[in-house]
Amino acid sequence: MPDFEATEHEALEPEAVEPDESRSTVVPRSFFDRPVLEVAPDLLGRVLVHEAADGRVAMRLTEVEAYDGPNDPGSHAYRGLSKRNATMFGPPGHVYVYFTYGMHYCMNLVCGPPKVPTGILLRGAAVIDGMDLARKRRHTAKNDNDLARGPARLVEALGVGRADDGADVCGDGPLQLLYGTPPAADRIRTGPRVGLREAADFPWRFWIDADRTVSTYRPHAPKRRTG
DNA sequence: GGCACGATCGGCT
DNA sequence: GCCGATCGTGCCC
Repeated sequence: MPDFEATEHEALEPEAVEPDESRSTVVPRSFFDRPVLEVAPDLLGRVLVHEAADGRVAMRLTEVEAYDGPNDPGSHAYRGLSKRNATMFGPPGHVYVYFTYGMHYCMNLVCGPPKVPTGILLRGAAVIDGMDLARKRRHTAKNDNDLARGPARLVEALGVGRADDGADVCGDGPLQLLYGTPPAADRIRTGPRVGLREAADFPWRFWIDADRTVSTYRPHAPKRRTG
């Protein structure tokens, strides 16, 4: 378990994290074989690595969204098995990659037991290794915080595509999830998911407070005033 | 076989 | 803050 400390921090300062991969052990499959709402916040601070033909990029996860399959009207798997979402019905610890808006890819990490289609959308990360390659892949990014800020940007910076659908992140393959350095418990925030018409009210989005690589897109829901 | 729209992004106002 | 790009997928006929 992570050594969470309830220490005080400077609320407006981003968490200081060294690009340190000392905790570079690949997570076991059992990490994903838990309820999706338990895995999702535990993904924050973990490190996703991709070794491609053109080089290696590693990134620390800062924002995720949980999708609870058959119980979740916002999930791609809500209406059952299809050719596109088949990976979500498979074993945990694999990636579900899909194409959307005619031009973007996004990726999920599959959780839970086989046949229970839950997934966690990766929405934001900080590139900690392979910065130059990530900048090349994301040449339109205005600054390094934008390299993997947003689900389609994250996938592009990582060099992942349709061919990676189904890849295992718990083994020796080109995609691996490392333990990394989780944030302190009081740094984890939760709120509604982004861009959904259905089930927009479920607070199943998790992110690291004050992190500049967390995406801040408008919700699909109509404008509302808080308070 | 046809059609409406999406777990988005980047550029422009 | 708003809008267009661009096409696979699901759903209906």
